[in-house]
Amino acid sequence: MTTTPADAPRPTTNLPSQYVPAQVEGPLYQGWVDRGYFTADSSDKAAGRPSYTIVIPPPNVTGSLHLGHAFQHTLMDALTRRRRMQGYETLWLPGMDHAGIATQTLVERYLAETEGKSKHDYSREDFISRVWDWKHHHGGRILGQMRRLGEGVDWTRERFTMDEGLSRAVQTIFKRLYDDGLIYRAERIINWCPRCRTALSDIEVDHHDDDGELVSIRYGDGSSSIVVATTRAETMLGDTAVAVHPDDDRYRHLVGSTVVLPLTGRRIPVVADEHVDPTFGTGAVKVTPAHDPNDFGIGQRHGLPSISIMDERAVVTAPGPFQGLDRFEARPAVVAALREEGRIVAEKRPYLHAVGHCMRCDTVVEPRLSEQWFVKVGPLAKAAGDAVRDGRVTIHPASMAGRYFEWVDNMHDWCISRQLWWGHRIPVWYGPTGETVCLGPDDKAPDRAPDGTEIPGWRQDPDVLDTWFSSALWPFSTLGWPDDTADLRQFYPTDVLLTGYDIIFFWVARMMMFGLYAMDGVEPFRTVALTGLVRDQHGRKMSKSKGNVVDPLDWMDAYGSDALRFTLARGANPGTDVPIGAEWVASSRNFCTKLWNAARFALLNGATVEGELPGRDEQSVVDRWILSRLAAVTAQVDAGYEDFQFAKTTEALYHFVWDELCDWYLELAKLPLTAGGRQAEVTRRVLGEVLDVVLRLLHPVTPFVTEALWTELTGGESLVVAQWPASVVSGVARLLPPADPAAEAELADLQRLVTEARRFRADQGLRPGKRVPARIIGLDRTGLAAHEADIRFLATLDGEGDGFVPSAKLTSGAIVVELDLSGAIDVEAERKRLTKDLAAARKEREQATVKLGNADFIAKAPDAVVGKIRTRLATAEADVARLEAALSSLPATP
RNA sequence: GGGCCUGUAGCUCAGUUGGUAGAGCGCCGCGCUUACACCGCGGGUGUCGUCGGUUCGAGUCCGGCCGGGCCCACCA
Repeated sequence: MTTTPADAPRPTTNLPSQYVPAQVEGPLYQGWVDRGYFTADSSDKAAGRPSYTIVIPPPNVTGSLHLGHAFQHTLMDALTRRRRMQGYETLWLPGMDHAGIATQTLVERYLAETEGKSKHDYSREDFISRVWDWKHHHGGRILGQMRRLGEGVDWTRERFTMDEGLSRAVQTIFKRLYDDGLIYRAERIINWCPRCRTALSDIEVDHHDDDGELVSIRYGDGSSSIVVATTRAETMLGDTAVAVHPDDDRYRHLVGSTVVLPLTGRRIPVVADEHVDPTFGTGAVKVTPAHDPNDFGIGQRHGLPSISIMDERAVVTAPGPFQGLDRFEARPAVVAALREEGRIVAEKRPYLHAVGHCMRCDTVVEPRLSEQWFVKVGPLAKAAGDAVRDGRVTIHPASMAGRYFEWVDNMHDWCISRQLWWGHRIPVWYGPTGETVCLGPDDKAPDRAPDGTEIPGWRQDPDVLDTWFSSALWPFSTLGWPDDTADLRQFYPTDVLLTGYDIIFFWVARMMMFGLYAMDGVEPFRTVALTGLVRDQHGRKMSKSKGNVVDPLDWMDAYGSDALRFTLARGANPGTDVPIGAEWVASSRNFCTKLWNAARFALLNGATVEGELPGRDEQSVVDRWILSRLAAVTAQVDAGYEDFQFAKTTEALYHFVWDELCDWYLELAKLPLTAGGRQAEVTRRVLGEVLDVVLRLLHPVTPFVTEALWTELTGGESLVVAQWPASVVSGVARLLPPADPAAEAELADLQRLVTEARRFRADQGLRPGKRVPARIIGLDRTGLAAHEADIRFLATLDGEGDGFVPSAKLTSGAIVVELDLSGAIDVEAERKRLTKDLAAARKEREQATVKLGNADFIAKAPDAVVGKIRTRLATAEADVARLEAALSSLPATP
């Protein structure tokens, strides 16, 4: 049908008839950046405005965008875009992490491939400059991909954890902690990765069950012999004791004596220690203080020596036949030698037990005794816990707080030194006569005299800091700390820290500790919004080995960035993992197309935002209905954002656009638009209003397509800086009319009737396009008197015309529709339909009757509930009577 | 060894304070009714893991069991 009235100027639109994401998205992003929309203002001009800050969890400089980034970035973008539209001075700060081990490993491999050299062919300085070279040429691929996704970050404030400013922050806090006695150096058992050749912190070790062996070995001879069990036979070379439980009568006589350690001939004492579990194995345990954290503890308590038997590559250094063997070669060799001597009492293989692996490279971690730097976490962790306990920081969803406390309240001291070159070097110098000096960022190195001559004997600690040490400063180091900057004043503390629950310990807790410490107790963020992990369409973790890893760029190519973003937001239930598959992204693309076509329809019909919205007296019920629904959705979306309910807000918009706006309002609008005159004018204005608002609401999640449509519709500059709509009073907001329950009820009746008519038609096998003569009875007894034309249009019903012979009828509420099917009614189909409806009505009647027959129910249930059941019973009884009558009036069939 | 989460339609998930079970995708039928076939209209899909308890009433609260998943942990 033609929907352009003759009396209207012919509307035009520049929108192509087909929505092609690439054409829409390509041109927009750079314009937003160039116009400075994402650039935050911390000058006096912005001083009075509320600010809103999110710092991006800095991705590794080596990384490229994966779905997890796309997911979190979409949500952060949506949050900041909404706040920007609400008039906040918004800062979303981007940057990258230098990622010590990951980057160094990658560049080492790169240099090996391109130059055939290893790290050791370079001086430390040269190597580091090679890493910077690599960064300039190959690093930060993710930044371009973030643009592609449409992320409204402030590129003028991009930071890198190895920048000069952030390095100053690192050195400043290190010295402060050192001076406060919260950083110390000590010889401890730490987790050591023999491949990365560096110490690791506890959380950089993944434990999982591996197949191993449990070997029982007899130490000593005769009455003084004692059997110990071990999964690591090779470490016996470093044993310095055997331990038993103090109350264990079996070994009481041996405590204080010594036994001969096989293969070495050394005599080692038998000690009693509470740590030993007398019920495990033989109740006696070999003690290797240099290679096991428990044994180290026993060694400390009993003053035992620690004998290291391996080097940094985990190759045996203990003199003798095993020297030079890798630990995994040494193990069977040692067992074989013991067997040779008849020392093996029992062997259990395979023996499943937990083994620590390097997070980065999966190498089995070797507990190793060495001097390392530690953060004394006690007071820091306490403060970090209290900030959440006191409610100064909210963890969302609340169920995740347990994880946080579990960690923060049981934290071990943090090993922060790494034996790497790429990273922030520990600012401690050792002097010729044993001095130790910690330098602040402005202190001069002690190996130079003021006149520049070298002072011999000084050397700087060779280690660098754990990458997470600098990440922990991110919320304030990026804003200029330790200097008192305008950015820091305007944007700290940040508002939301949005990240995955898998990173609570690595990052969130540590930012809390350092933020509270450095910023005089002011928390680094007000809310921690935790997301789940992105998984494949069957809920499995994505991994290279499973082959189910998806490159988000592929989906952006195929379906558009908006579709990917929409899908991710739609799956974002707080703290819950998100399954995602290509079909779902395709479905989101379909939604964007739908939106596109709805806007095209509106524009082709002259939808406008010019002038005042016509008053309620001029609006039709249909107009009032859609505006009422619009207000409801706006409220829902607005509230959802406050609670990080992205899935709910996105879902609500999806249904509003598709099921209400497109399926009903646009269809119903065709009549007044065709009619022309004032009716058409009102409709065009309402249509423009609805689209305008819905595009604003969708913009944070699907910025591209909404921008293209909105600028076309309104001629406005950009949706990025347009005002956010709200149906509730919330300061800077565009207000919508209140709910209109009368209009909503009327439309609900209309929809019920139309749907019933369509169902009848479908059951009767009528082609959807076939116009059927019909008589509608009882409209004036309902609120639908004014909707006859609407009903006929939507249900494809013709007027009665001449010679109308009703051959079938259907009922919806008080309304009866008689149809002239030219006698060609499909009786069986109709019988089937009525039978089904009758069964449903009888079941309904039965259920209601039972309930109402229950005296307790009548007595104890609220009146409202009882009333509802009574109504239900009445309706069911009427339906049963009507359907029984209808069925019996059907002609019998052979 | 502790602690947490979870079991709802074929698949992936929503289900606010207990008051007739929902969505997307998939599936079935009919349609090119000029915004949209990346579409329209209609349809069905479930003993809400299981057993018991509280309640007038339980997917929703409590307990046991079974099945998944996760986190933490120095059991050799």
